[in-house]
Amino acid sequence: MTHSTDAELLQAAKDLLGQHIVMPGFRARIVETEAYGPADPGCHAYRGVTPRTQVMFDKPGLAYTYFTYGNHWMFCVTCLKPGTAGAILIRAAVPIEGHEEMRKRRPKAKKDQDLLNGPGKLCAALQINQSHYALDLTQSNGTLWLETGERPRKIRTGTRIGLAQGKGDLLPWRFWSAEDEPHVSRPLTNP
DNA sequence: AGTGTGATTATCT
DNA sequence: GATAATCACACTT
Repeated sequence: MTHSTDAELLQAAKDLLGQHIVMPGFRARIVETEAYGPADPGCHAYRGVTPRTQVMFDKPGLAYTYFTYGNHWMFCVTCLKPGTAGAILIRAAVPIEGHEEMRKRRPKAKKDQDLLNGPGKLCAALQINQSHYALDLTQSNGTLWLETGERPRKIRTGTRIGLAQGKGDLLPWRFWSAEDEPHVSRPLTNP
């Protein structure tokens, strides 16, 4: 509801573009993110603290992982001050290291650009799951963390994908790197 | 290239 | 008991 909080949230989403997701044997550059904030009906934390959402009320830089649609894990990064729920969904990345193992985990991917071009695909290829919940991503912890990368030259924005709640707002809270569009999830434009 | 639908389970009402 | 921040596949154009 407060403008400064929204600005902080959206800045966090843009700042994650270009950062590297690092795991032993794996490295990928983030090219697509989506913001979820307080006072946001599309955010899981909108209705308050639950066992699943509690990490979003903790400090910035933690992993919020959850399982959905009976099939898929999602990977988010918390981004607002303690007590204020906010998280950025990591929707797509470019593989840098670990292609071979990623392909084994995603045998249906036809090309390298299909390995990580969606939030569920990304978690499948990197095997991100409940074991990473609330992990501190701001330091090299030997498991899963983030490192500074190359900031994209141009950032494009759009409305969020796949929501049941909060899509009426048509918030332009989806961000991606213009020069990496082949690696971004579809659809690129969302009516 | 676009539309529609089934899969399958943790989470919350 | 209903729902879901998705994916893959089967269609149609």
